[in-house]
Amino acid sequence: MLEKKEKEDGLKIYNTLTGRKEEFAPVQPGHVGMYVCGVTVYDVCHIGHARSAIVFDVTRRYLRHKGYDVKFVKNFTDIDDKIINKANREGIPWTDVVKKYTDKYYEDMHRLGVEDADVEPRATGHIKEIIEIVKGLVDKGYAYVVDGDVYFDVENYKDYGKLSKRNPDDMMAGARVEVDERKRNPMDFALWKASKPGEPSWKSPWGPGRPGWHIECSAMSLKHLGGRFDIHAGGADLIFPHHENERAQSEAYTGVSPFVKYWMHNGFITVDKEKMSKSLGNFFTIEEILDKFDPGAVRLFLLQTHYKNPIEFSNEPLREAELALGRFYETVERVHEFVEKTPDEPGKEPPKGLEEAADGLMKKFTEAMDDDFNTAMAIGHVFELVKEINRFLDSKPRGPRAKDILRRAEAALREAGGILNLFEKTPLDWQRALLKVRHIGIEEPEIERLIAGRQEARKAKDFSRADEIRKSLEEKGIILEDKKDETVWRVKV
RNA sequence: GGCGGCGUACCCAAGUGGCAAGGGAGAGGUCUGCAAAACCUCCAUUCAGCGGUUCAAGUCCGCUCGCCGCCUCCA
Repeated sequence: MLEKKEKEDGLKIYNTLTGRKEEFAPVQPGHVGMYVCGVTVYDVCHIGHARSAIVFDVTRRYLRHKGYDVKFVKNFTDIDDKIINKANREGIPWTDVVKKYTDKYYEDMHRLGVEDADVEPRATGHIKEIIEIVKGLVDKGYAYVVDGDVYFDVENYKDYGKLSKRNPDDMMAGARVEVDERKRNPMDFALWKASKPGEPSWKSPWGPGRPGWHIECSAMSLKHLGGRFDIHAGGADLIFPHHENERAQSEAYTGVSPFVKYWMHNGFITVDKEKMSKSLGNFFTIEEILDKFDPGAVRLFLLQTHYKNPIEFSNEPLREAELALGRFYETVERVHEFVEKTPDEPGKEPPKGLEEAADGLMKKFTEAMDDDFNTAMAIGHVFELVKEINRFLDSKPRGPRAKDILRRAEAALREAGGILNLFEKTPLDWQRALLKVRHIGIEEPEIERLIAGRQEARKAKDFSRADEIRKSLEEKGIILEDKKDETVWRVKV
């Protein structure tokens, strides 16, 4: 019993490989090795990429919060057909394509609050390791060479199809791809591709060429995390063929099985119920979304649904997320006001309820997150506490004890928010952010000036003048709220 | 054709055996020079449909209907 307690910490992860939620137990106690498939840098990122990045950013932060020493690896695919094609089309070196979209990736992700990985390896930086593995696979009889190409022989790897839950025979029957005559089996895939003249290439025992798509991840995960590590993650569309193939290569090469303990895959973003994708052209880029919405709202929108479920994309729920965030900051502002303005003299005993809710938040939050990173439920708990805080403030509490409880409540909100990398702004900064993102053509000092003018008018009981100022601001999307001794501005949502 | 997933209020969305979280919209109310905003309260005896297991089912099992994904590059 005691032993069990030490081993398990309550975290459960849905494992694509087994199709079940499993108790999380890392390969090495206290440490977590996590590999996330990043992007191929041939174009700008869309909201689907953002989802994957944000979901696993939170996974990482939560594991860290639980006290694990997390080594987080996220790769860039910086050589493949799409990159070469793009370079040809634009008449620029392929390395320029890589540079351009890698920079853009960082810009987008930083804006979304996605933390950089501990290691961010690139395929082209691991050619030596890749060749090493391909050579090993050929030597062991798992791969064969044809005209400078090297293929993985799926027939020799008995576990093929286990991750994506399909058997090779069925796949052959339904294969829609034109079969390459030189392959022994239609499912065989390239480990190394011979390059055509003019294409980027590296020297290899099989002639000049470049790595196949899947092999880079095998090489990089092996190098940076070892032959057996904890979590491998990516979008659900990577399950087949990418992760299936990667698994086959890695395990065939090292002989270690399973090389990954937990496979995690996030669901898609859909538009009109259809998967958002480059080929359908129904995608929204991160840049265009951030031009209209605050990054926090985007994060909240994405985390309000469990990571495995699909999310239907549209402006409406994003707007709702923004509204919800505003409500959060509004409450924080009320707390600050109360803490600043309430005298320290002893007051009546504050009502129960909030104290319990405040001190209990992290337990509930943790329980939700322990259940396969259920951010949707965890966020629900956060908003329950927000509601409780408001109820408490409405009861007109007094005294240092009430202040203390509110401080603890805010601290709990901040702690939960820190794990999600949400709710981190001050209420004023939130308004300033909205001012920008809504493209309201008026600067803060100007608003303050108008407010001051209106205060004058109010003092002089010139209410029609005061109302006029308010109205003119409202037309621009700024709402004025009269409080006891001041007037504050808000962006209309 | 093979494999997998989903269907919870007007909308979005948690909930995987024990009285249906949360957000938006809507309705009442508090506050206020008037407002607005904010806040509070209310808002699913019911979980696509039909059967079954159980003391107990949205939750497990079976079938039906509807939607989606993967099997080709894809987060």
